[in-house]
Amino acid sequence: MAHRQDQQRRASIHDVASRAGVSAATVSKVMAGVTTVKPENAQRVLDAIEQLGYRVDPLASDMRRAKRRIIGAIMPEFESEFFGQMVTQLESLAEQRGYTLVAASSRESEARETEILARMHDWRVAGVVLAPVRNEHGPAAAFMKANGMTGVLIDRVLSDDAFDTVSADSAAASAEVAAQLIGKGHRHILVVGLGEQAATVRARLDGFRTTALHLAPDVRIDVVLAETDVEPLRAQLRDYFAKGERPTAVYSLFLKGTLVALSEFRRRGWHCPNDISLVGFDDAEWMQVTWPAIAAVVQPVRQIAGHAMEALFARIEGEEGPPRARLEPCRVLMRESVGSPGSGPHSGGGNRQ
Amino acid sequence: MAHRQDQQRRASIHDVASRAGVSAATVSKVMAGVTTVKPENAQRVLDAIEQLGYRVDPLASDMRRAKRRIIGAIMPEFESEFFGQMVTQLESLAEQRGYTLVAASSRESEARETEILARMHDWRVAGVVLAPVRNEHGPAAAFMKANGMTGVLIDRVLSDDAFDTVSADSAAASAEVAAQLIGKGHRHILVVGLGEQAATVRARLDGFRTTALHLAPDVRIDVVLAETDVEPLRAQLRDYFAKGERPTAVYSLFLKGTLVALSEFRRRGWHCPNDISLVGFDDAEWMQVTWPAIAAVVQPVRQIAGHAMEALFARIEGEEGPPRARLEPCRVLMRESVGSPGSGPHSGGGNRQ
DNA sequence: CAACTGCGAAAAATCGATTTACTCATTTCT
DNA sequence: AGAAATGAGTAAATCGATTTTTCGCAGTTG
Repeated sequence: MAHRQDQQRRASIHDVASRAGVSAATVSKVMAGVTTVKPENAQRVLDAIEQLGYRVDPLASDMRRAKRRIIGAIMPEFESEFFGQMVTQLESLAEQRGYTLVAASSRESEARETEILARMHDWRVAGVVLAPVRNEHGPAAAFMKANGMTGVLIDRVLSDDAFDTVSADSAAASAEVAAQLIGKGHRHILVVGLGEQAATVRARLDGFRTTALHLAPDVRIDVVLAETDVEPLRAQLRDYFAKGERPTAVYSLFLKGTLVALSEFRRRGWHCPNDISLVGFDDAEWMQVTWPAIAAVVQPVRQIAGHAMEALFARIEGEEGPPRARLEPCRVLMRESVGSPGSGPHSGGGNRQ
Repeated sequence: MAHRQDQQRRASIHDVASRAGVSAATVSKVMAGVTTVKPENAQRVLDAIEQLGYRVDPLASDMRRAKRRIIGAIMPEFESEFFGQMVTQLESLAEQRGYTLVAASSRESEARETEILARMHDWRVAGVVLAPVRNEHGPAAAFMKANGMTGVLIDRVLSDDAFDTVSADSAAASAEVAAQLIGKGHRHILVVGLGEQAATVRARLDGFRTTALHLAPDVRIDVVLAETDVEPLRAQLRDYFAKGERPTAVYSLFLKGTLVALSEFRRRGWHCPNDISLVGFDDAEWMQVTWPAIAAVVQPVRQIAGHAMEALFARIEGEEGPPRARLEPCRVLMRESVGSPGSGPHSGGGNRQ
């Protein structure tokens, strides 16, 4: 079974050619499915390929073309379920079209984002799926524009004048959260978020506020927004509660905020939903096994990934026209962490079911 | 600025050469830092590079060498914190050495694992970091061996006769968990795991059992192991409890098992640690914000990634010698989900704190 | 003064596939 | 029958770098 030479040197198209007694060009044609090859020769080529275990070298194959069969993906991080699922999806979709996905993490840094982009440009990727750290106005998008790269922006973006964008419909989802909380009687709600990521956070905040005020003009909405990091947010939140503020519900605009809110509740000995209600943007597997299960807005990862790749490949294949901004609807899962204010026995044990 | 031509065609080494009035070979030498270039010429080359914004095409650059500056990484999934952090680390380490990391998810399938490996072989990657779905004896490792690939196996492996391995010291960590549970007085413990991933699960189980029996020969250890999937495990666990079994502590050998255990506790209205104690292998961010915080074994992701890459690059650079099996120590975080049996009010509402 | 040493740089080969241009045979058409 | 079209295949150019070989020329040496 030809183990020996496998370890030494891989068969090249020339090895196949000489073995089949034809030229390399003919081998290439057979592989490409060109019909102008004598069936007899084609068969000999196929046999040679089989015997030598020949496989095309994608790197050599891509050398000549301007756009290579590589898609770059840049995510702010890999540690969360959301981006993990996103990369998995994107990889699978790229693969389906015969492309290789090269994913990189910007680790929430715009500087790194641009560096990675430059590296991907060096690789002459056919296209890039960029989930920017902040929004569509960062240096990364500018770099892509300046260098004529093909790309799609996802997640923390609204719309752009150069690239297609795909993201969750944060505003609509937040509006629904607002409607539900108001419906349950909440009139003092705290919204927690990480501020300058702007794009989505603003959409979520506005969507929530507008609908809440519309349905209950007397509602009081407090907002605690931190600049960039989680720890400052924790500190601000602690201060907020230390002042004696006592909202009946908290809406966190992103996953880590939900974690922070939960840990602050714990510190103070508050329980959901009796002492306070909680809804978070972004779902996670653990949220349904804790007690209580945490209500969450579920982002449509598959849809976002699917439409992003669809748009990207359309552009790669030369589609013209103005960029399109796409919003995918979210699902709001109201779990046990949300109740009506003052309905449960305050402080103390929750004896449910 | 030079925006126009950037959009059109990237500068190649020949463009730089002609602009500097030298040959392409000289440009290559300047970039490689070869000293046998007249300073005057070197400067002109540098200027030309600057003016044209020239950057080496990594693909063309790698064409000639047998091993390309690409490292492949294959993980069972991207959705968990553990593998997310792992990929982030590996990427960062590869980058430091001027390599590009191409990560792929086998989605817990051995067939896919081998396919991906074949693709990476086509890419002529310099090396592969493989976190196999089951263990070191799967088809993927065999493929690597048969094709003379360079690689390191991590996570769900113990040791191998062909490749270096790096994983968490599951046995030692499990022994410590055993010691702590026994120390707190537990004498009826349930161990939950996903069976045929073998390598690590077996190590964890054995490590736990050996130490537990050593410290308390009268301890009763039940084991619920499912074959491959999570749902069967849930069913088995449900059956187990339905039979009236009432261990005082549960040790889950992997993250999803912890989730499943928690959700079963919820179904039955049991609370940790009053009704039952829980420790899980693998830590996650949410575990410290739930009430109670879940005790967990923390795997040393950075160490595993670091030593894996160290070993890999040593092999890439030609290091000989028998493969080494490395075990990295874990930390055991005993949080509130672990207590002493019978110390809290059984059944019903947990009015804790 | 011929032969030798070496430096610096250019020319050419190489990596592996694709693609263009071109060569012979056959057919087919007028 | 002679011209044009088609078929089947090959040699060579190309992609963008790296590496090996070769070469010119200046300065030494015998």
